[in-house]
Amino acid sequence: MKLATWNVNSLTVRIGQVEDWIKKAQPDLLLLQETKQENIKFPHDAISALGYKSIHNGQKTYNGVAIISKYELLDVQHNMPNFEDEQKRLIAATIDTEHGKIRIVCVYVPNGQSVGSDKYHYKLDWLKHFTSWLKNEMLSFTDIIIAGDFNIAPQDIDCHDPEAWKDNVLVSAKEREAFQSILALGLLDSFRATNPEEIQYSWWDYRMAGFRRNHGMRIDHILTNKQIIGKTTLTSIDKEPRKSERPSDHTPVIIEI
DNA sequence: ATGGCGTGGTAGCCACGA
Repeated sequence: MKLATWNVNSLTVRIGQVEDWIKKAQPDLLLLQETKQENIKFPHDAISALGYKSIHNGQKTYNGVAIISKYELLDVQHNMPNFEDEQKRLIAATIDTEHGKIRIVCVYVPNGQSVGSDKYHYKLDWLKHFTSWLKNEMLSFTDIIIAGDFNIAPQDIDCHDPEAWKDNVLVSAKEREAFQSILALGLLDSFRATNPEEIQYSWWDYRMAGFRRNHGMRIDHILTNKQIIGKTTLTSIDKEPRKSERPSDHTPVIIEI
């Protein structure tokens, strides 16, 4: 099974690139973030034409998450029941695979803007409730994959310039602690678990020729329980979409089981 | 590096992203 996560920064703009990537990469599941469109606008027909089911939890202008899947999507959850939130940042479903039932969670963690800001506190609060919801979710599901844009670079090697970014949003100690608290539920960062030393990024700033100079961060992650890591054959980051005309600033992160 | 870009609103040279 091949699963990918991709923050597309507007599905309206990126739908052609998403279709092209699906045809080329042939994932069984593709989790999207920042669709920036209402549910009524989601291109279910285009996705269906490629042979996939799709579910979407979206809103106008901001946020929005979707799961595109070869498998039937069961027990669909929109947002966390323990956290009142206008912002559409989570969608989850269960799939029945050759490896058994797996709970799939697609997240778009708040950006946090800057350390100490209201948005930063909202990010930490969101993560606290997410961790508590996830802990409960893991009582019901043995196999679970949580993938999306976490807006956290877990370690210094996940940031192109740790000195310049020191104590900044995306790398601050509290954000990294929140990320570790999620892993402490019994999960692994699949890319790092299988590539302990490798430096690869999933996001590059549009400004300052960020991609050309490889000024990036690894902030998009696929977390799984340890049993799934045991069955994982490959984790990778596909930089190709970031090279195209009018790219998203993020690129797909992939796991193969 | 502190902004230079990109997207999507709306009529604010706006908000937001990371």
